[in-house]
Amino acid sequence: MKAEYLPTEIESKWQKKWEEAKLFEVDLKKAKDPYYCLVMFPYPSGSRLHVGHWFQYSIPDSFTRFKRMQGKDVFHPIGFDAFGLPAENNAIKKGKHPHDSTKENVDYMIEQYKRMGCTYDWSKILKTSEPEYYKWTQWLFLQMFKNGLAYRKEGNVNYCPDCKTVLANEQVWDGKCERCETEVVQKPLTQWFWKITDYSDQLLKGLEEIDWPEKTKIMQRNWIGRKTGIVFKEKVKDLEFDIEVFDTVPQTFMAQTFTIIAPEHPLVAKLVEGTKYEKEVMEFSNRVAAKKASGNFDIENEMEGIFTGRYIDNPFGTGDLPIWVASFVVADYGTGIVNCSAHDERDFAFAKKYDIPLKTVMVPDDKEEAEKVRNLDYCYYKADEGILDTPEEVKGMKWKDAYDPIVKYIKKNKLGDMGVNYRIRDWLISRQRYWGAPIPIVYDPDGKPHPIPEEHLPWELPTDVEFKPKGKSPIANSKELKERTEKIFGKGWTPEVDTMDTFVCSSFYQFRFLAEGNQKEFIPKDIEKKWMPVDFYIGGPEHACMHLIYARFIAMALKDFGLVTNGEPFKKLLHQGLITNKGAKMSKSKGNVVSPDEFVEKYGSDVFRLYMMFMGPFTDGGDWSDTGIKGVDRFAKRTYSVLSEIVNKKGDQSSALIVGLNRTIKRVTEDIERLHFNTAISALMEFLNLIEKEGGCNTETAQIFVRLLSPLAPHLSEELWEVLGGKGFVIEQDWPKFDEKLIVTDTVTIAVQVNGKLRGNFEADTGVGKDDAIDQAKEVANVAKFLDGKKIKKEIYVEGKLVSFVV
RNA sequence: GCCGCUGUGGUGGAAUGGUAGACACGAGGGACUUAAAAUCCCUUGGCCAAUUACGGUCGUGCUGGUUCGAUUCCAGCCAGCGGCACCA
Repeated sequence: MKAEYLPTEIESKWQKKWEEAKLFEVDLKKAKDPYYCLVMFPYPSGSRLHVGHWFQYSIPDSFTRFKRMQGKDVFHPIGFDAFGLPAENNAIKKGKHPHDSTKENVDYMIEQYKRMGCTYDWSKILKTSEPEYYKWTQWLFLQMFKNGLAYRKEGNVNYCPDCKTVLANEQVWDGKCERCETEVVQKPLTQWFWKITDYSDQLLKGLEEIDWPEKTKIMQRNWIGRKTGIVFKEKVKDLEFDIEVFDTVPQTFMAQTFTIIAPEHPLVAKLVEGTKYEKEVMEFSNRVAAKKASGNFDIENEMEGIFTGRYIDNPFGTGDLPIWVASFVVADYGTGIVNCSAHDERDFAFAKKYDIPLKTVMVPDDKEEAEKVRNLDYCYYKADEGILDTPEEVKGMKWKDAYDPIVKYIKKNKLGDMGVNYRIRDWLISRQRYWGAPIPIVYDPDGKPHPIPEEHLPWELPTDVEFKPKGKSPIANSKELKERTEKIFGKGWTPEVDTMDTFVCSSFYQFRFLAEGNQKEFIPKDIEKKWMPVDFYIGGPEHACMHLIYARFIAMALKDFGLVTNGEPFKKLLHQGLITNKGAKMSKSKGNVVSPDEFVEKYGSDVFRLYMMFMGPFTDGGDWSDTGIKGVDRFAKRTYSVLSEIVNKKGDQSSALIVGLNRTIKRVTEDIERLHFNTAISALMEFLNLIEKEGGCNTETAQIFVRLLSPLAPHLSEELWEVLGGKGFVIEQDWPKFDEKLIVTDTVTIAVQVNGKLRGNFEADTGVGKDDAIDQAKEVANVAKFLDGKKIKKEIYVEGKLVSFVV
């Protein structure tokens, strides 16, 4: 009668023992070989952990178990991104206060993580909605304010009508709200911003040093969008001011015949003030600006413009350039004013529509085509082989070679100078929602903002409010907050009533895990030096231009303030793949979320974890299907029944077993190291098959097998370790080492190819020489058939693998 | 439009210049069983040949190229996914 594998019993038994032994609590000071592994913390939004969570959290957990056995002092904490919209919306739906529903959700999730068998250090858990945490969110705001990186600005901001709050640029995806997919509109408001733009170049430069997926780096580079070009300084005719225009393609600047300005641009009014054009131009500009702000502007079909009556005063000695307002000019990129020529498709189309004169300074080499371009039959632009004819200095030069000479010409003639522009905008951190960290600012009776002194932190979120979103900050109605402000600061003083974007909360949590609840210091310096940056960070690719850019910015700013030493928070980053259901992302609204519970119930956590890993590479994800879970279940059951019988078995083993064991150690070690858990499991399956084929193994081998299995199936391995008479916990054992010499077998199979086609193989002694191998290869019957009567031109030997004949 | 990633049996996937399809799932056949489940054994990319089982041939999105040899490297294309986008 074979022993029966009872996962539920085994798993709760070992989860209890791990917790009692406080196995995963790390002494941050004493640790000798720190390894900080962090998975982006979850939102407690009321949904239970689905299979995607199991994939995201259990696999890194297995990885840290592996690192732990390799002797690293692993710090693997978990926390909850508890402030913010998902938690607040969940509370509204349940009709509970966010504080209560968040607590319930967090408690439930903790139980689920424990059920998963995760090695988290539960003594250092963080919840961003606790005053002990958001004290530091507010402290961070004060540091930013003190150092001039936090400022208030009035202007058009992104507003989500459904969430009833403003959004950062990073949270607007394809014109829609990142959370609820509602069309975002522009709204004029005074809001707090953080100057991430001061760090554009540092954010770019830092990317060179970190071990991140190239894809993510490219996304961040595109988001920052640094572009160099020429800034032309030009005089407006008959008016007292100059304007600047930005041009990244200056080679054809001599063809510029008109200038366009964005309808929202403040200079529009100044250009037309007191002229006969004023009424019409301002009406046009206001109408188009409003349409653009509402989000209803059709960029494809609504190319509109109006002449302002003004001119740029003969900037290049080729005449004045009429200034037009054009609907498609982006107000806050470059200077919001653009010089136009026939060598730009859109400018060309605009000029044709409004009969604005054009001229060409570049033509193709082909005579006929050149004539067409000169006739303005079509737009000829950004053509590598285009030949320039003016200015004189570049005459006859190809467009692709003309950039530097043109820049030199422009600088020499003092027409303009090199300039840089960025796509990235400052980070809007104000939110008109209840469930967030209050911005630690008060206003004096004149409305001037003042930071709340640190001694008053945490500046607590009031509870005497109706927290449902109405478009105005809910805490504005708190009596308690008003009284608190006046009591501390004086009569007539008022509190800031917006809360902070949750991405602020999550931009520094990697430091606060290391502070272990310290309320006096943000992070002890020696601990920060020792543990930061995070060695290995894991999370979804959707954060490439949100959390991952904010967290880098904050770390860089804190470094400049002298508060931390590492400006790059995450040394190595990896994105887990997405688990989809029938090709679609799992979401509550689609109702296609797959719960792991019934599988965990039936097969146990270990089998479910194994299955997650066996599905494929961690970075790939995949479409959910439960076909195949039986395979790993059989493997777990067989492992248990086969190995639990190998108690106290001593003695020599067959060379096949010895070689197999050493190869398995090598494969599993290398596969886990490169996060190929699927092939690590395959290697163990193959070795188990071999053990069965060989009629068993000795206890030492069985124990090594269990150690190799333990990161992947932690509970089962603890149980087997105990059955096999191992001391202590298997997770505390050393990772097995293999003997390079024992991987080699006595003979090898060598394949033989003739003209690149496989024609046979033969057994040879390991280390057989080239000549010997070739002689033996010729003897192989089927090979001889193909060599018969032919002349061998070339003989190739790949050691221990292959012989190839060319005939 | 620009940038990036991906494309392998019925399915998940393995192999990053050297025997394509490891390891599994599923399917088919068999053993055990009154029966079913579970378990065990055999077969399993297509086609041709063979069943005393020798072998051959095609095959990793498509078309070419480099190489003795390409899923792997190069060029062009197609499809899917992701990011950016009237950004001057």
